[in-house]
Amino acid sequence: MARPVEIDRKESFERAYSLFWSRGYLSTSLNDLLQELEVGRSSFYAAFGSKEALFLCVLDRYEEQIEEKFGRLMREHEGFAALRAYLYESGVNVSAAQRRKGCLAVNTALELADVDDELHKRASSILETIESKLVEIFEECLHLKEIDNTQSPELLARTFWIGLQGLHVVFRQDLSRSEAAKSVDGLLALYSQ
Amino acid sequence: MARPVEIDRKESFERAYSLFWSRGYLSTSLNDLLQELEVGRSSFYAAFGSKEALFLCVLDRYEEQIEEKFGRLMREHEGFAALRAYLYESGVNVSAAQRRKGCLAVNTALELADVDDELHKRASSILETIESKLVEIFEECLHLKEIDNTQSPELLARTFWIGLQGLHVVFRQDLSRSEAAKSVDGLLALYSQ
DNA sequence: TATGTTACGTATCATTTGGTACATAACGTT
DNA sequence: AACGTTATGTACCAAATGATACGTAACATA
Repeated sequence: MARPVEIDRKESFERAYSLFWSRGYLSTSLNDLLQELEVGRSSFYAAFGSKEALFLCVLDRYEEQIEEKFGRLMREHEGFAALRAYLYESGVNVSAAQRRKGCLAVNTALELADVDDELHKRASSILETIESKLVEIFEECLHLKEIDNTQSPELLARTFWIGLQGLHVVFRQDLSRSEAAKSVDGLLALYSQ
Repeated sequence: MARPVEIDRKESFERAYSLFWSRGYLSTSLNDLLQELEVGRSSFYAAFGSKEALFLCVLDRYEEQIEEKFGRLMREHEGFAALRAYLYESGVNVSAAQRRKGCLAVNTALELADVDDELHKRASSILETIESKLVEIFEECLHLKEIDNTQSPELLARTFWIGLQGLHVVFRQDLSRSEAAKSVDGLLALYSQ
C-alpha cells in the first residue's frame, strides 16, 4: 500500500560492482555511481545506505565469488589442474576489459593502505581467503604427488599466492590475450616443470 | 635584487616524494602536501607548478633511484646474488614503514588505471624499466650458468618480475621483517633450488 | 632612502565531494 | 475519492578539492 519500488536493486548492484572494480573506491564518485546505475540520489541511499556501505557489500560479494570459483574448479579438476584452470579462467579466457580490471582485493588493498583502515583490512582479509584456498589446493597436489617438493603446502601456497598477486598487477596494465597467457604459463611452469 | 627564496626545494621535494609514495596520488591532497612540506600555497605553485607536475617529477625520481640501485647492486654482486640483494635491500632490511610503502610504480599503476591515462602510462613505463633490468641480470645468470634453464632470459625475467610485483603487493600489507624475509626467500627459492 | 623585483601569505575562486531535507508522485486500502 | 505509506526527484548542505589573485614582505641596486 505504497508507491512501488522502481529501482532494480540486483541490477544496480551488479553495475556498481563492476564500476568499483574498474575504477577503484576513491575514483568512483557518487555521481559516477548514480549515472552508471541510472538511479536517483534518494533511491541510492534508500537502497544502499552509503557509498562506503555499498563498497563493503561489493567486497563481500567479490569474496563470495572467489570462493565459489575455487570451489567449482576444485570439484571439476584435481590438484594442480585446478590452479591452471583458475588462472586461465581469471586472466586469459576473459575479455581484455575484464582482464584489465585485475583483482578487486589487490587493487583495494593497495589503494587504501594508509588511507582507510577498515576497507584496507577487509581487502587484506580477502587476500588471506585466497591464500587459504591455495593451501588447500597445494595440499591436494602434494597428496597426489604432482609436486615433489620438500616445502610445506603453506609455503608453496604463499609463494604461488605472491605470484598470483603479481599477475593481477600485470593484468591491470593492458595485456593482450597472448601476453597474458605467456605470463600465466610462466608462473605455472615454476611448479610443473 | 629581490626577496630571497625561503623554501628549500630539495627538502620539500623529498618530503613530497615520501608522502606520495605512502599515500598515493589521489589520497594526497594539496593541503596534505602544504602541511607536510611546511610551505605556503604560493610557494608550492611557484616551485612545482601543480600537484600533477610534482607527482610526475616524483615518478621520474623514483625511476632514477631504481636504476641507480640496480646499477650499484649489479656492480657489487654477480648474477643471481644481485637479485637477492635487491629483494633484501628493498623489502627486508628496511623499516616496517618503508616496507609498507611497497613500490610506487605498482601502487600508481593500479591506482590510476582507468582513471588517469598519462600518470598510469608513466607508472607502467617504470615497471617496464624494472623488467628490462631483470633481463640484464638473468642474462648474466645464464652466462654464469647459475640457472640451468631452457628458458630465455626474457621469459625468466618476465616471471620473476611478476613475482616481484606480487611481493610489493604483499609488502603493502603490514608484514613483519621475518614474514617479509620468508616471502622473499620463497620467491628466490624458485630459481636457486 | 626610494625603487624595482621577486617570494610569500591570505583571501578567494569555481567545482566537486558525500550526504540530507523535503516536496511530490504512485500506489493499496478504506 | 480521500488517506496513509513509501519511493522518487530535486534543492540544498557543509566541507574539501586544486588553483589563482593580489596585497605585502624582503631583498639588491641606484
